[in-house]
Amino acid sequence: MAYGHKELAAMADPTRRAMVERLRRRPMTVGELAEGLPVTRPAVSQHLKILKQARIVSERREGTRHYFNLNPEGLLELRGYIDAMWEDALASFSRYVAAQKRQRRNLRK
Amino acid sequence: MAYGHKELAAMADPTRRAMVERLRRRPMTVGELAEGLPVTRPAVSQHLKILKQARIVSERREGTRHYFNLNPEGLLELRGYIDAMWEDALASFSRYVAAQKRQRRNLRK
DNA sequence: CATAATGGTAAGTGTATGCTTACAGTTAGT
DNA sequence: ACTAACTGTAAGCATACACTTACCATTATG
Repeated sequence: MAYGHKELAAMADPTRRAMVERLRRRPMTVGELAEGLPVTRPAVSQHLKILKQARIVSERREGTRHYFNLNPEGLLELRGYIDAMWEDALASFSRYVAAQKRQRRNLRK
Repeated sequence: MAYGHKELAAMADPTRRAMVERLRRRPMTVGELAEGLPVTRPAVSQHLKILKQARIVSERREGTRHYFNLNPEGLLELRGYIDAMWEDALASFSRYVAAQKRQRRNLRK
C-alpha cells in the first residue's frame, strides 16, 4: 500500500482523533484516556492498537500501566503525504490561472 | 467540529484517495475519473461530493462536463492540523528523552 | 426539436467497523 | 500465594457507508 494510507485510515475515526488530541497534552494510560471519552476502556484499547500500527502513537510500559504517547514517525509520514498533494494542488491552480490569462488575452483582439 | 476533521474523514476512503492521487496529474471529468477506477460513475460522483465539501477538490463546469481539480484550501487546512500534531509529538518525545537522562544520572550515584 | 453526451440523485443492499459485555493475562503489593 | 490493579482479546451486535441499478436534469449538436 502507498505511503500515508494506513495513517489516514487511522485518523479517520472521530474517537481516535479525540484520543490523539488528548495525547497532545501529555502521555496517558489506557484507563486515563478512557475516562475522558464516551466509550468504554476496551474500545479505547482497540483504537490504540490501530493508532499504534499506524505509528501515530507509541507505547511504553511501566508495570501494569501502559503509557501511550504521540509518535512523530507516523505523523511525519502523514505530513509528507499531505504536503506533496498540497504542492501539486498549488501547481495545478497556478497552471489554471495562467491558462485563463492566455484565454482572456486572445478573446480581447 | 474542529479543524481538519472533515478533511480527514474525506481522505479516509481508499477509493477517494485513489481519485485524489489521479487528480495530482491533471484535472479530470467525472467520466474520465471513473474509467481508471474499479467502481461505477455514480460512485465516483458521490465521492466527489464529499471531497468537494471538504474543499479537497474544486469543480469547474464547461458545458455538460464537470472538471474536478485538487483544491489547495482543504489540503492546507489538513496540513496545518497534522503539522500541529507533529510538533507536539516532537516536543513530547524530547521531554521524555530529557526525563530519561535525569533518571539515569540519578541512578548512577 | 430531437437526440446524444455528461453527470447528479434516489433507493436498496451488503459489508466493514466501532461498540459493549465477558473473560483472560500480567504485574504489584500484602 | 492471594488479591487488586491494569490491560488486551473474543464474540456478538448495530449502524454507518460504499456500492449498484434505475432514473432524472442539463447542455450541446444534428
